[in-house]
Amino acid sequence: MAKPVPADAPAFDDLTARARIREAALAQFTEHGYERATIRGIAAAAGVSPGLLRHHYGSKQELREAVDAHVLAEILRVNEEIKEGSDRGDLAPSAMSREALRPYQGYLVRALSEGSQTAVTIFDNMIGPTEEWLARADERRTDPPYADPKTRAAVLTAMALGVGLLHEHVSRVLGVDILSAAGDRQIALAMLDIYSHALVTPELAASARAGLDNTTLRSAQ
Amino acid sequence: MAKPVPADAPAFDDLTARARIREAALAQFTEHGYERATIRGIAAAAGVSPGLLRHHYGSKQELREAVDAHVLAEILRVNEEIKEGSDRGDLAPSAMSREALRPYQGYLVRALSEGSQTAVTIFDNMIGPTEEWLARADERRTDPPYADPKTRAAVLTAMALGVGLLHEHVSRVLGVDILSAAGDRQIALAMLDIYSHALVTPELAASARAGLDNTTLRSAQ
DNA sequence: GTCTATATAATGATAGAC
DNA sequence: GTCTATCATTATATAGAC
Repeated sequence: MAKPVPADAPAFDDLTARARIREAALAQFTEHGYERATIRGIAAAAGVSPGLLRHHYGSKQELREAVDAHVLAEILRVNEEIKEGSDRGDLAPSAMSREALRPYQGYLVRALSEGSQTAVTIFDNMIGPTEEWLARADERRTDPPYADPKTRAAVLTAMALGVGLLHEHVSRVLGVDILSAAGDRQIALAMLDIYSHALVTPELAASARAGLDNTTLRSAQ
Repeated sequence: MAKPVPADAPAFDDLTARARIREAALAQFTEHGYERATIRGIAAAAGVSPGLLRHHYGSKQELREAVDAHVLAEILRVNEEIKEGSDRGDLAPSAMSREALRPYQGYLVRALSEGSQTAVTIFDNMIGPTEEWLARADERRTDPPYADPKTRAAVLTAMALGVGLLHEHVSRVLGVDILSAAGDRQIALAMLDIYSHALVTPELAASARAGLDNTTLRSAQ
């Protein structure tokens, strides 16, 4: 069985200065965003001088790329580990992955909204599995979809990630930090409920579709 | 019938300098984000001197608040206008609103991910209607929901907004700008399709829920 | 490997002329 | 109402000592 994921967290002090800088950068980028995080702040958090950052990573941008590469590698590693452990046709791996990657969710949220290369890779890698998922759902329906599979997969992926992106707002409304273990479970359940139920009747959907056509036509005049 | 929405776009040159600054700030904040947008850049885009921004708005932060207030007022005005025009029980107003507010979507995306007061207001205002929508859907189901209505409403709101937040990624994958009229229509159709179909069977949902419990329990050890 | 000190550039804020 | 010129701050990047 896959380990509960070390989350790459040996005692902070035991890391080399180079690794400490990377971890501090990860934390600072997550908390303040890339732009607002400062080299001085990262150095202070890592307990080293600003000059040492340059020595190890060259520039702020290169430091970001190093953090990006590390997070991406970690994600791929975890997913691989989980995939090996269980290969049933259900959603369990998805749930495990969700929990295992939770330590990185904050960074991923930043990466996605601030547009790093990691974000692009992550998003693109999610499209495939989502398309497969949709394909299985499509087998059970008889009516023709309103959009092709790739479009729906892209939208669905964005919708799923949107909850994390807006964690601040969702947490505020619900009164719990959804990046915490308990909060995330609550969110996962809600998403599962939403995914497993139609929220709009076919009739209403058809009506809305007609309204959409009207609106589009009118605005195109 | 509601007008196709002027989008507050009289010829840019005809605006007072004060209004031109506000419009330029709107554009610059949208394109670069609040932090990266500079007073000099906004002034240049508005065709005025940096000093004039201070004269009219005092500081960069106050300028942002002015833009926020303007966008929020515009949104409330448009929604009010649409609500008066049609009050059927279907999703048509939602579709109209979607199209009417498209010019501001880019700014809203920034506001939501960078956390302005406008974003908070917008998000919170969306929870109510979403809850009502969910309540109508709940009338048609017999099984108990996995989460309370407010949680599902918050998640659903975040999911809907997530598509706009990740417009860059979605557009890249689909090869069309989803902030354009045509792209947005494609997205709206896909969302409608998703909303009107269950993507997970009740059996699979139950199985996933069990897996979720396991994962949560294990990580809480 | 690690630090201190400094150079350089960009930005928001401000003062005062027209 | 609008502009030009300048100040003060802050950040990254860099050089060189230990």
